[in-house]
Amino acid sequence: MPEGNQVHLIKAAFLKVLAHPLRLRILELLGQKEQSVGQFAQMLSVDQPTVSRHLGILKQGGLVTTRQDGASVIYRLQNEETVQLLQQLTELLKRKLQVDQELLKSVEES
Amino acid sequence: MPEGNQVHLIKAAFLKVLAHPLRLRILELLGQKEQSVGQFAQMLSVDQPTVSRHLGILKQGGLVTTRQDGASVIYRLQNEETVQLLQQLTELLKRKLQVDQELLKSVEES
DNA sequence: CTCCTATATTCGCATATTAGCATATAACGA
DNA sequence: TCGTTATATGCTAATATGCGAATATAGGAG
Repeated sequence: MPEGNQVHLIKAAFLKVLAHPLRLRILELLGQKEQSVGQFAQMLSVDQPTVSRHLGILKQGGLVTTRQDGASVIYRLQNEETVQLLQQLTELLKRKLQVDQELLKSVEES
Repeated sequence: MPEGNQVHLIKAAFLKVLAHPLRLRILELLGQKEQSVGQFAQMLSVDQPTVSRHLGILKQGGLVTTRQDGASVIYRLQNEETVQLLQQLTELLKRKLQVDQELLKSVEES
């Protein structure tokens, strides 16, 4: 692990990779099973070049690996850790949004 | 919790708030103790308007709250959960980078 | 080799993010 | 009130990110 402020650059870069709705959707699907580019494009209703580009970003970020299967390229998770982190993020937001809603209610009631 | 693809928008927005080196540094400091804008600016060697802007982004993202103290504004964490999540991210990256280094070595040796 | 399918890349354009400077606003003390 | 300190906001230029359309590349079948 590099030291000093470099760490924050690395962390920020990693978070940046995650911070896109489509990439989150892709990772969610990848948590269930590996898939080809075309399959993602179809399941997500997004055009092929866009999916390819985002998969490329995930790959460059070290989140996924690829395997050639005929003319197709199969993408899979490099490991499960990132998905676990995202699940914890989900829980965090679930709680946070609940709190926000309660705050909103208490404001309305007053 | 909103449903469907909205969730990914919310998650991405939250991650986007985190995905900046300076904001990560600020959160790290905030994990230790609350502070004023000027104190952050000094500790981080960043000019005041920049710090103020990033603190504003954190506030709007629901990560921090503010309290007036004389002419100063004290920023503090809204809760500890986000910092915990970031610590898990740290662990994740620590392992990931270790693996990468080993991969690099094994490539060099072959 | 040729065609077809699957994937990746490039380009152009619109939008978003950021830092730095100047300036506005707010709180306080004399 | 006036001056000082602390914070926030407008503005601009530079950079980054995003998408869609067209194009390039790679693999397999015949």
